[in-house]
Amino acid sequence: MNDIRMIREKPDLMREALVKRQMDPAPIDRILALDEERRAKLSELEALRAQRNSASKEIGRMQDESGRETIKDRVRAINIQIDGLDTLVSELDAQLQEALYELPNVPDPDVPPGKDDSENVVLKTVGALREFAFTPLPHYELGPKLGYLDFERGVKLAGTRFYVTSGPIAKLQRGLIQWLLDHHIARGYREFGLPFMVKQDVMLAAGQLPKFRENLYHDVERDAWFVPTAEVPLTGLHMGDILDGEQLTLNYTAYTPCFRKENLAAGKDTRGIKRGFQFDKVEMYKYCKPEDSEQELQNMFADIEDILHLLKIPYRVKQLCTGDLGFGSTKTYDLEVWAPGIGEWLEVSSASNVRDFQARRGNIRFRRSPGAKPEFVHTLNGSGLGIPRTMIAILENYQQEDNSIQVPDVLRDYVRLDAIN
RNA sequence: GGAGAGGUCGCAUAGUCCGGUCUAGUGCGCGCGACUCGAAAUCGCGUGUGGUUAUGCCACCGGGGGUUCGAAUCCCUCCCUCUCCGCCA
Repeated sequence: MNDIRMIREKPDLMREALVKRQMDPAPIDRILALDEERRAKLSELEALRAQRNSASKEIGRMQDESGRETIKDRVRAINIQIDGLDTLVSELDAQLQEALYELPNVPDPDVPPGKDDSENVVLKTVGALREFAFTPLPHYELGPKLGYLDFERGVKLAGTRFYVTSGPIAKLQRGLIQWLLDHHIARGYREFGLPFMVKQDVMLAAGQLPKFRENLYHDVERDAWFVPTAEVPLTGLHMGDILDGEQLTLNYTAYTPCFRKENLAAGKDTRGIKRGFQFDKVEMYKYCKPEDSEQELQNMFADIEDILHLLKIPYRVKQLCTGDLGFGSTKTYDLEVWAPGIGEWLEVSSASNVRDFQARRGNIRFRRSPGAKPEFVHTLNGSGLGIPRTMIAILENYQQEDNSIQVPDVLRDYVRLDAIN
């Protein structure tokens, strides 16, 4: 959420942000009007309440019964006005709040302009693409051929966009999660085991609601929403807290499955394990002071890059342009790995500086020193990594002519296999 | 699922029966100051959050609603915690 005071004082900054994101700046005018009216009515309301409070105190002090009744009549009249104004102010408040919740974050000036993902900027490509002496197979042929990846059974169990892994591929999946978590822990991140469902206000704080309702799985009976990423409960952890400035930066990591309703037409992009309705991911998350967030984004990015070095998979780094930037992000780097079987670069991680956007929504603050005014923290999130796409990259890059798969060196202790065959 | 107890300003508690003098006392913690060569101890002062057209005013005693001129206090409802019983992975 953006600061209403900022919008009030510099509306053009906000309009410009929307235009950069290829969105309509019109809501700003409505927000300004709502804000102005709300404040006008609010001060009227408060003046009336002040009158009522002092009159009521007077009644308490007064001995004379008929005098009391006179004042009571007066207060009853004031109360009718208060009721009306109170209702009006609550309505204005709700409308304003709703409009603010729909506004995306303001892109960092550093973010390249662009209309959509075609204008993202490739910053670098790291590692040589492997030369194959044979034609590399896509994972969705390789897996079933080995007998450890079963799309039919996934569909039988849960419908389209689900699959079943087994044997060594199931083990690879589990080992990968374990290795990633251990890697982050060794770099100072604290591991969390989190609920895979959260309440609505957590979704709101993380910025998933109200805008992305149609992409979320939801238990209507219980106000329980399935997490689309561990970023959501990691944001919720400190909702309402005032953190100790001395303790920042907080570096967190967690594994969760991620549930995403994505109504794509059945087709090429949904083939294989690239875009399931459920997938595993290890997430990284930081709470820091405002002045540190840019540096922390670089730190997080370096931590992610390190993983790809260790896995020895070629990757490239993209900076998202203004038109493709996520709703809550001010600046995002995507890391994409090369998958030679399907011949695509696959996004396995996305690292974003959200600044105070989630902190405002979730009211997450810190105190610089004891007694100082609370300030909003900055939050950052990054995948480290998305499991299915990392598995695609491993399966396709490490495949041999006989269809067996070499297990990357760093994973051998975790998977307890040298090869999948 | 059944029976009961409870949720108050960082923590611990008082206040709730008998509505106004309670935004709210006390202890601890924390901050500033005094005393001291310095420290401990002691003493004094201060110490929630937010809104606002701002030396003021308004809101907040788990959430929501009601009664009343006036609610931490009375009523309804929801949530959560704890104890006992039942059931169960």
